[in-house]
Amino acid sequence: MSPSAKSDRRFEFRLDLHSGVPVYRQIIDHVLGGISTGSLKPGDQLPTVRQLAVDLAINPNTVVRAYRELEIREVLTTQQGTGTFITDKKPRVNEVERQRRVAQLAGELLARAGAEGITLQELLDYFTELQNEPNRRT
Amino acid sequence: MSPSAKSDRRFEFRLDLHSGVPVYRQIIDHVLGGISTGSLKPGDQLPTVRQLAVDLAINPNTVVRAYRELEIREVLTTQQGTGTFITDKKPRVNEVERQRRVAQLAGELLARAGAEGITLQELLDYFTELQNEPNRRT
DNA sequence: GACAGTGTATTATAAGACTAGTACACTAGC
DNA sequence: GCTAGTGTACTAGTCTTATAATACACTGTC
Repeated sequence: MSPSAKSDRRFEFRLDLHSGVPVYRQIIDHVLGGISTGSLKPGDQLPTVRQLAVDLAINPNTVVRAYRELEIREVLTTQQGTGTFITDKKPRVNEVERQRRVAQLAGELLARAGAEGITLQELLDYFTELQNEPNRRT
Repeated sequence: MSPSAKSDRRFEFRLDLHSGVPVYRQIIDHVLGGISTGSLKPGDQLPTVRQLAVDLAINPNTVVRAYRELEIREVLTTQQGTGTFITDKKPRVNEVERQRRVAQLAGELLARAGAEGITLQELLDYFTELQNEPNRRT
């Protein structure tokens, strides 16, 4: 249907209402995650405040809160009357620092997952599934 | 040093105050995970309400809430005046809940990564490297 | 200019998570 | 019995999260 130019597929949001994690927080994480996986690129437009509120069956104010926080972090920019877009990426830090950070993040994940009896393999399975079907629905 | 009988090592709790997950939920997940991995066995005593509250720098009421919920699920039993212990009954693993937790942990990682411009691919590379050289130092 | 669609701002309300403080009840060891 | 240590109960209050409703401001298109 939509003959869009940039990203044909819409960026799909998913919420877990039973997780205990605040909804606005889930939206933030989802956008950041989208950047990490590459399904969101600089210049991409995000769903409008009202549209996302309808899709997720939540209050527009909650979407606003998430978007605003991301804007403060310079992850996205808003243009009143137009929409909300992913910012051009900031310059990366040096490679050594970067690699150290990767190891740190990975280590933290494994520690927490391990404490809950979740294996690396399970996580890897999830990630690869994400790569194959980036916008999958539950 | 400690001449304990059953489990020499204390069961260690860790909180992630930045995850957005309610503290009492984290405690619950932690206990369930401990049972899942085998570090908590039937009959093991959990930290006392007051002690855990001190360790985690939280209110005793929050610990009580977590313990009570686990007691309702028959994961543990409390003996007033004595302590809190793991039940014989094994908690149902509930694959759905577990998968949700996997998605949650993975989502957090991706969010943190994305916030720093780290891609999923970089993380995957690191993980596979880990699997191939499990003895390597960070 | 009119209008539809966008983001923004404001106020009020409610529920949940957590803290603080106090008091009570039970158990084991002396 | 006394005491220290355990779980339990209760009330009150704060902060966070989310909703509801309304109004305003800006942009692009016709």
